[in-house]
Amino acid sequence: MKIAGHDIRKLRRSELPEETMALARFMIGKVVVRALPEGVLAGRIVETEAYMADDAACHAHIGMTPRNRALFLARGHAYVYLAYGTAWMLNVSSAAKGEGAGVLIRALEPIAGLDLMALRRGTGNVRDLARGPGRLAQAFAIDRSLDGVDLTRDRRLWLGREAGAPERISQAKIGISTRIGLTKGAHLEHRFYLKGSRFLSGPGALNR
DNA sequence: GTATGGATGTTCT
DNA sequence: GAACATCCATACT
Repeated sequence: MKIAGHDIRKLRRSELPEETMALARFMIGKVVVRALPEGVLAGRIVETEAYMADDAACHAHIGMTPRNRALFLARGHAYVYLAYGTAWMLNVSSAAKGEGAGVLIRALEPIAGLDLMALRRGTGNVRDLARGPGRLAQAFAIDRSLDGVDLTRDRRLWLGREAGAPERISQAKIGISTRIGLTKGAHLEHRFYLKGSRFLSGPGALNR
């Protein structure tokens, strides 16, 4: 599929690593695509965080509830929830069906549909369109209505890979740090980011 | 660039 | 009633 000059194809579930940390790392450099009636949006993933089942910060840690049920779907489904009453968070379920783990997408580099993103965000500053999990959800019109969709099958929201993108981004280009904004599990280094990207959400000290 | 404080509403105790 | 996987404006270096 051609999107604003980029050749992007949908990822298959079988391509997704079966382990949460591996998936969080794998997703760096992949693409989030959102099809709206007004047009198609796309962004390259530059920052993720892993939330494993045995981690107190993972919403699935307390067991299945109405809110977190999508985390228990097979890997590759969207888990969308509202944080602090104002910001939607987009996660990808990351474990086997029934297990309960996910990867939070924290920041995107906009590559298609920038005008639509700017309208939704109320700013023309490209750097601020999708830098942060709440911002990217606002730019991409992501809310509870997309909770539970299969990101390897859905037409409205899916994960893709650009033609020509490396199979595996070299280790030297990916940084690892503690996660952002947590009290539980604050010491765990479960955040992955594309080194040198201008579109990272964290404070400078965590982006080296 | 960093630091701080308030707004916000859903979820679970 | 507390706890939040945040954002924005503001002040400051």
